[in-house]
Amino acid sequence: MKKKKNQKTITDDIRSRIARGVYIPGSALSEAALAEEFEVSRTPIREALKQLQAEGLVVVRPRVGTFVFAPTRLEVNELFEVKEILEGAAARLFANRGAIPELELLKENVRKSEHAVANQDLDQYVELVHEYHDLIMRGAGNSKLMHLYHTLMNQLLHSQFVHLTVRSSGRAPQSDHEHHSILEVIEARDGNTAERLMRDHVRASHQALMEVLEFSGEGSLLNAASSPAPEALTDFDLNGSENKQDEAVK
Amino acid sequence: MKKKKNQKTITDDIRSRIARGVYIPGSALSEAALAEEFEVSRTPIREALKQLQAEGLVVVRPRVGTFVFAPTRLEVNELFEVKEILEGAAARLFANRGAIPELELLKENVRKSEHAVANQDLDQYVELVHEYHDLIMRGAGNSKLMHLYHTLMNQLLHSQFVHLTVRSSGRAPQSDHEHHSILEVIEARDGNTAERLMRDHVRASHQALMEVLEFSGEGSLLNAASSPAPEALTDFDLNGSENKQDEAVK
DNA sequence: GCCAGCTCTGTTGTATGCATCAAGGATATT
DNA sequence: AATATCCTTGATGCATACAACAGAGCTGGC
Repeated sequence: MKKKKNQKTITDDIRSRIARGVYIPGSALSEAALAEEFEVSRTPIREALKQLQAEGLVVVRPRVGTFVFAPTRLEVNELFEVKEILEGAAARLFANRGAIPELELLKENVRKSEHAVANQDLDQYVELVHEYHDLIMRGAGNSKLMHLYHTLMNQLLHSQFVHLTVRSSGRAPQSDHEHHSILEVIEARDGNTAERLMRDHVRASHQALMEVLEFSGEGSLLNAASSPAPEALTDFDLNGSENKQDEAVK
Repeated sequence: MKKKKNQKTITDDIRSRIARGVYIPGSALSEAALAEEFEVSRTPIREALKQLQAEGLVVVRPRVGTFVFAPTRLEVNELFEVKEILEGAAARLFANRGAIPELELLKENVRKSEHAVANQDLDQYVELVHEYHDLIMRGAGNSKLMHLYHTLMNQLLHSQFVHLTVRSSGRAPQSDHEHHSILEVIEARDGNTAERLMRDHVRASHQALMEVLEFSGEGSLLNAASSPAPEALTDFDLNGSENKQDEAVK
């Protein structure tokens, strides 16, 4: 029972820490420091960081350093737009599949959520929200879609957003109600309505988050308080990594 | 058509070779061989492979080797389902944006396509098909969406599929007609119809590909379909034992 | 003949040392 | 004092050596 953490890969471990906010967006991830922290040499650390770069969780500035990805406001909006697309599609696919095991799990989840909201148990509600959206994706029955979704949520630091929104806005009951409605139309196998409601739901949660951010000030959550200018580095290397994909050579 | 090897990164170079079919799906990518090929040590090769693993283009079996990703039939279906979702959404977004520069480019593209089809210039048509779908994604105005799309198309080896379908089925005129229809509804800013038509179009092309594959037999598409590059760099052991990819899928 | 266990080979996984470059401060010049 | 230049410092980038393991083939016992 010493360290089960070392059973998993270093990549997963770092990814988890970014998702949980242990490593703050915009902050530098020194290879040497990580190497010491994980008690390995720099080599496996570098490989892990390269993987995370490909996933969009960190940005590498050559010869300078690696930094936790800090999305600009524009990027957050783009990510939510994609989230809306993917989850809407998943809800439709789910509904069209009819009675599958995930449907029972979803019912169970909604039951628990009602309870948690009634009891003001926000921590559990946050947990259940994640499970809900996870079940929707799983119920779509498309592993590639699910994988894309998870990658995206990591980029969004979605966990922290949900936490913040649930805590700072009174939207929990409304959100729960929407979950309930979506479940109903999925049960009724109405794919069109399921997609529409899910898209509305995602847009509403996006809206709620934005209002919370307005209130609490822009950078307080996402960006490192001090440290190097976050804007500079996000602007810089995002373009660089995006353009590499383009085959604009012609 | 030109090869500036050392200007771009090793990762991009390997990715390009996988996409063009120089490295054949299911075959092993030996670190030592790649290191010699690129005239560097194994270290940067390993980092590149880890990035490509995160993108889903190669599969790493620990302590065994790295292999070019070879999707199963089920995975191809899943990927096309996601393609339908993403491109459908992009068409909708494009239509809702109205008059943007991409619209003119799209018109130009369709004009050229008609010409190419009329002249039976299939090579150019293949090129224009790529440009068309690229323009649709670009016109959606969401860089994250576009990035996901490109990653997905790489996993699908989409270039080779398009090449195969255009050459082996008589679908070019029909496909061109569908492109034309989609353009019309985008011009009319009818997002709903644009999404529907685009999804139909993707499904039809998927269907066409599947029929071609039925004909030509399962494995032949990926190995023999596309023109191998002038350089015979594929001197790996890709002979009788391609059943490794069954495990590589996991 | 057949299977268990061993060895052997080729591969990947990791550590370490050195080269290389970006960033910031010290210094000298105007 | 302001600015340009050089230099120091610390980080990443790469090469190399070695360790550890998977898999195939061989050997020997039954």
